[in-house]
Amino acid sequence: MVLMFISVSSVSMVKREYREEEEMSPESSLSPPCSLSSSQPSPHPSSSDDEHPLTPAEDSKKPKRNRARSSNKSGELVTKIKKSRRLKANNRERKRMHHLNSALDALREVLPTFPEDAKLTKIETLRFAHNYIWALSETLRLADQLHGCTEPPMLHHDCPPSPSPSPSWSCSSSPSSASCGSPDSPDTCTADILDYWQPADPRLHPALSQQHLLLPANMTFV
DNA sequence: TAGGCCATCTGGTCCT
DNA sequence: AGGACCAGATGGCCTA
Repeated sequence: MVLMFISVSSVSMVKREYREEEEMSPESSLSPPCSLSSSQPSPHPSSSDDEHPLTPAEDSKKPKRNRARSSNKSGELVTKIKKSRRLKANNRERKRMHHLNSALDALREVLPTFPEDAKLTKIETLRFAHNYIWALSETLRLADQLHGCTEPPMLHHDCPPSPSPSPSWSCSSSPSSASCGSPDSPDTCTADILDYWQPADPRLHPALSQQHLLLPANMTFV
């Protein structure tokens, strides 16, 4: 519950920060990519077209050409507007992805890796964080059990991270591994199951060993 | 050189 | 209408 609240708060906070950042740095600060800027319309698009409107007589002589011209011009205007919107959308998307990457970097910083400067990929970061949180929660829960303490409600989280469909860690040979990731079977999520978990990725910090996180022997990093 | 990872662009969809 | 979000496409870089 508390965790959920924190998650929701974090999301809304991030959104607020993102909006504030947008307001502080209007997207005009970013120049469009070269590939697109090369296709930008001319800064002085056909300004002479409106300078000398034709008389009706003259107009009757060249109506089609003028119509073609004006439609051409409006067509240019439309494409110009479209390009402008596309560039703005590209800038927003770029910023959004940078924001997302910053959040991932922040997440990487609190995850233990070995060596310390080893960089997990995006998917590894997410999977590892998922499992790491679960492992920490289980550690606290088990410690509470050992000391006969009342379990904190916020850590009442019985299930290990789902090893499927694409887990970073999986229970490879545990007889109970088939159900260890299922939220439907919290009963199997006990210290026994923890005995079958261990990080195999060499970049993971040694602190994620059995002693520190109760992560057992044959957990594999997929 | 193939495969993995990443950044960026792009068009579509949904929401405000 | 404009912005956020998403997924697919593409190309660059790196490594085994």
